[in-house]
Amino acid sequence: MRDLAETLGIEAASLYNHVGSKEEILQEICFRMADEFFTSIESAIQAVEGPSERLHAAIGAHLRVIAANSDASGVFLHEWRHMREPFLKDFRHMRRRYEGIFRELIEEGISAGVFKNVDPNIAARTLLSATNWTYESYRPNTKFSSDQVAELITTILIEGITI
Amino acid sequence: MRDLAETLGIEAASLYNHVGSKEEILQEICFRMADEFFTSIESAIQAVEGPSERLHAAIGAHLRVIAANSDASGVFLHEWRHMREPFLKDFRHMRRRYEGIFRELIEEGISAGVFKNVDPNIAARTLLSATNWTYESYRPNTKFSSDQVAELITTILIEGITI
DNA sequence: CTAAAAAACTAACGCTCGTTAGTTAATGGA
DNA sequence: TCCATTAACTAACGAGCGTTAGTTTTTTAG
Repeated sequence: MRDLAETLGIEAASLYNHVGSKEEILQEICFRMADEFFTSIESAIQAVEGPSERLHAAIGAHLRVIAANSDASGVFLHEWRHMREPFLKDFRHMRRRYEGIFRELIEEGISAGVFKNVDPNIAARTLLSATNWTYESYRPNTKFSSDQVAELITTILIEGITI
Repeated sequence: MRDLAETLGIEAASLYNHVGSKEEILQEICFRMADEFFTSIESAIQAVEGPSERLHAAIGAHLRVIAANSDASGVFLHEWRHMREPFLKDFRHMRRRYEGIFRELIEEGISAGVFKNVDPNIAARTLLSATNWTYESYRPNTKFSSDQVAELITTILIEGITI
């Protein structure tokens, strides 16, 4: 809190005119990012047709949210563990719902005969996990824009790297 | 340190007969796991021939190390940030070398015409990141053994999910 | 312009943490 | 058996943390 106050050019105690507690900040970041992910992905999915295209759009949307909020994404991905109950339970539940969106996209693809008969749960977690390195490694990248990186990752995940 | 001592059935101060400092434990875990990853992957790679088979073996070996040391893997993957310099720099350097192994495997596959012309750096990071969810989610799994999960993930990453 | 509300300040509390000092008990080789 | 080493113990230090109380300054509204 003292670091945060210093960054704001304020005394630490003054923070408490704006915020109830340190943990409240954590909750705010985690659940705000969750909203961000959900709204972004839902609008991306309903914008296109076909399982492959929709999964492509979903991964792209997910990556775009991370790229636009890399610091908050780090909190969302790692620091959520330090929330107290019942927020911890709520967060876990929310995350299962989010993973569920990807799982269903994969299941649709399997049913449609477009995707292999992979385990949808494992595949969903693998896809999501594969995107999570981007928040820490792509602050300043000159070789590719974050949109290009998103496209490269998405292609690897959906089509594999084998010719 | 007090929690750790309690787990050991010991007073916190007694820990210091066995360990120099808290950070020393962190270093020990991080660099021991690094050794584990390197030795495991190197022996896995030289055991088979062909780019695709070798990448397959590498990912499998990586996943096996995580499965066999899930708690330590959590530290290796997340808590290394809290090390002091110069260990932090050493760790980052080591991790780049480790990623380099995967990058080279991918480059070999591209040269051999087996893999698509993906960016080797991005692909390597994506592959490794894709495996990182396993340390937290597969404590008690009944549906698949950790070897089966490893096989499923590896197949998804190398061949993609598209038919 | 003035009163109220918001937001800054100073000071400090209470707690936890990693760690040290000094001491006592257990262990193991000569 | 004796002594040196090892490893446990008790007690406490000093620093850092999130936070609160009380006060003063700044902003806003009528």
